[in-house]
Amino acid sequence: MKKLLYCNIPKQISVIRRLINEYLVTEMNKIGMKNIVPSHGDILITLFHHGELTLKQLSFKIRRDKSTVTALVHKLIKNGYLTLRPNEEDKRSKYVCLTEKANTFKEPFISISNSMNTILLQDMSEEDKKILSKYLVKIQENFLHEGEKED
Amino acid sequence: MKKLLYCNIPKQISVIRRLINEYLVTEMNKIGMKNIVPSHGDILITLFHHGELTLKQLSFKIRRDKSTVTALVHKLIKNGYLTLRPNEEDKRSKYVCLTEKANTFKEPFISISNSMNTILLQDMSEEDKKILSKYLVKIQENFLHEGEKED
DNA sequence: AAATTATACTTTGATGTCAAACTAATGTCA
DNA sequence: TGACATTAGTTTGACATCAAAGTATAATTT
Repeated sequence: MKKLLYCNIPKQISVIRRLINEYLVTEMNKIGMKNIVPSHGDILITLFHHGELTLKQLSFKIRRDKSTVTALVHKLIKNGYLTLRPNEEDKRSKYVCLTEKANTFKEPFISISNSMNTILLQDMSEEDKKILSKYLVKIQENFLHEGEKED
Repeated sequence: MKKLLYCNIPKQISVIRRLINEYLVTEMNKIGMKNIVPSHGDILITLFHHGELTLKQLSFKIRRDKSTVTALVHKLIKNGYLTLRPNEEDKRSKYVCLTEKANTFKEPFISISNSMNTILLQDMSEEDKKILSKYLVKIQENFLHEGEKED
């Protein structure tokens, strides 16, 4: 038995992310949001938090390529969750805006977020959560410092 | 400022996974493995550890749909890393086997794994790592118990 | 033993994702 | 002001991914 990969934190991270995504999709389906994937949820959550954003800002916030965001946003437009509004100050850019329909999902959405966090962190003390989160920040920093890249 | 999402562990998990994948792809490119994505690496690592496996076993180990594994394996075959060997005991199934070429990458591969772990966990004590890993196990259990699903 | 059910893998179709090329608007600098 | 570079967003092409349907073999049941 090689010593290398146990405890295998990268694998654990990957599995957890998968579990999170599965949970989100399942719950979103339950509240009637069909044909929605986690990235769509990411976009909606981001807009719930920040209001209207340009595609570029969205792309940065959800950490996906601009072409990916174009595709995701256009799908959400087709499904009636978003509209685009021209940016008068810069004709190249457009604001992504939530529709009424999207806003009706705001509260259930936040509920899902909350209950996922509850499940995720159940039986962990506030202290534990803080420690865990600090470890995760540490890992991110480790990578960013290594690559000398900024975000 | 809403209280909800800070500290946002799901987001942290997702970002870290992305950083891990970026790191792996970059390093694999450096050692001359082109056109490789993390899933391919997953397959190779798994075979390095376990030797020959059937597609079904692989699919379980890397936690991806069997049709996905078919596609990934066939790409790796096309690129000369894998071959298929019939399972004489069950004509439905086939073993996925590493080629010589793949085996030449075994050591560099393990090096990359190791150095990634080193970077990831730099400046963390053995104790810290154990605690972190335990938290991650806890999170996985929280999800699995919630959904009453087995893995 | 024949019919049914289950299993291992492949194929197909849909979609998220990215990188690279493209378009249009803006900024810069000579 | 006019050439050049930069930027915001879209389009295109490649590919990972999954679910569902399809195919061939194995296991089970009657």
